[in-house]
Amino acid sequence: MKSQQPGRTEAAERIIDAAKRMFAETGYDAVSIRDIAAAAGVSKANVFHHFASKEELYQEALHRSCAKAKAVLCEMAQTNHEPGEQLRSFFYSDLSRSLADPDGSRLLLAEGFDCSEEQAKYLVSQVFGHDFERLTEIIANDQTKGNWRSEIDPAAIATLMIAANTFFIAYRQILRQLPGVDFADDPERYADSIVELLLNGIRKEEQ
Amino acid sequence: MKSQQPGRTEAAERIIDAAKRMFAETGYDAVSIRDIAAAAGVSKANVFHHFASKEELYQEALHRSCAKAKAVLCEMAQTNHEPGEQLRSFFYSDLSRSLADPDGSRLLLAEGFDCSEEQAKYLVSQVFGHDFERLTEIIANDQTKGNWRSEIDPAAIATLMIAANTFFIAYRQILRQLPGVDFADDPERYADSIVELLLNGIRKEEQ
DNA sequence: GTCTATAGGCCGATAGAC
DNA sequence: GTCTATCGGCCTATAGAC
Repeated sequence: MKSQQPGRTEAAERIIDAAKRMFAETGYDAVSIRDIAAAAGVSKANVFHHFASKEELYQEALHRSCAKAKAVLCEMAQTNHEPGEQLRSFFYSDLSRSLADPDGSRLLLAEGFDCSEEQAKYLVSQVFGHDFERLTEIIANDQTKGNWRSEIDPAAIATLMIAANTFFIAYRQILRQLPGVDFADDPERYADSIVELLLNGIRKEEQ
Repeated sequence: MKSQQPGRTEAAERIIDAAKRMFAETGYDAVSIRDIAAAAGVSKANVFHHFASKEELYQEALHRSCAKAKAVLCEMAQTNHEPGEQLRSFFYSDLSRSLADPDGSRLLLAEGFDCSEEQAKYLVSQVFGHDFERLTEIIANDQTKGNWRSEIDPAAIATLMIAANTFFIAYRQILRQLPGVDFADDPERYADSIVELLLNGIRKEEQ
């Protein structure tokens, strides 16, 4: 962690860190190179010495956010608990990963919001697709083992879990204001509630 | 519909329409008054004659989006179907409402993304809170009637449904790229899949 | 590699004629 | 109510000294 890219000065790293944070906080257009330079403790011209354009600096910040998300996913332990627990564990890990790098997550979610088809392909290949495929694998696997209903669409539950994760990160403030919600500041309880609901559904067992 | 506010010229209405569309498409900072004026077929100075500032014009566009969403909600028919069907109907209506005004929805969702506490309070009181409360009412009502499990948290399922709706609108392009997803361009099928899953859950019935 | 200084352009907003 | 013309400022990006 905090490893410096070869051929990048320490000042360049400070610039990237500041850019990632500030782009995430206020968006591409609202932050100027002047602001980033000041936050990194260098001159404006020095930013352009290291990065050809504002856009190139933004792409570097975005790329780092993707790489960080992917690295955490790869480190995640392979657990062999019972099916429901495995799903809960995966969802909570996914949520924790997003919470561990809030700036990176916000950058990625802002980038994915209403984006172009090309950008969606890139983001799915770099970030979202990985979680989605692992989720569908877990579900399909447990379906064949006979633990879970085989008629449900694995893609539907994976979508719901990605949506629940996304909503928690992107619309946390909204969540805090909704009446009756007591898990807005408690990710573990949120994961418990969501997964419990998905596993057992709303309906009573047939009598 | 398309009713002109008293004291607003027809040119002012064209300006608001263009502003709403362009702010939704590219964001506040990325669109200039010059662009809006050109799209509305008036001069830049004329925009400032009708609106004191760019911010005031944006607020008007946002306000209209809120009002439109609320109007559609009020019109929604009160159905008296069986519990599951009622939930499905509500979710699909909610989704349809968002899809019927894509620019307004995008504006609202962009505004809610990672917003301030005050803004969240405003958006919940104006838009999201209404859906959320109706959903929790429906659920709590059916719980007391004995149809549904009483131990689940109504807020959790309402959150999941708002999240599913939000994700469909804000991250549609991502959804289209996820493997195995066949409902990205079929809102009704999406609603069916999500609600069916929520109602019955993943697990097999106890044997 | 880092700086100061500045070019060149687009922005929001205003002045004032019609 | 609508326009043309313009102001003052901030922006990205570059030139050139050290």
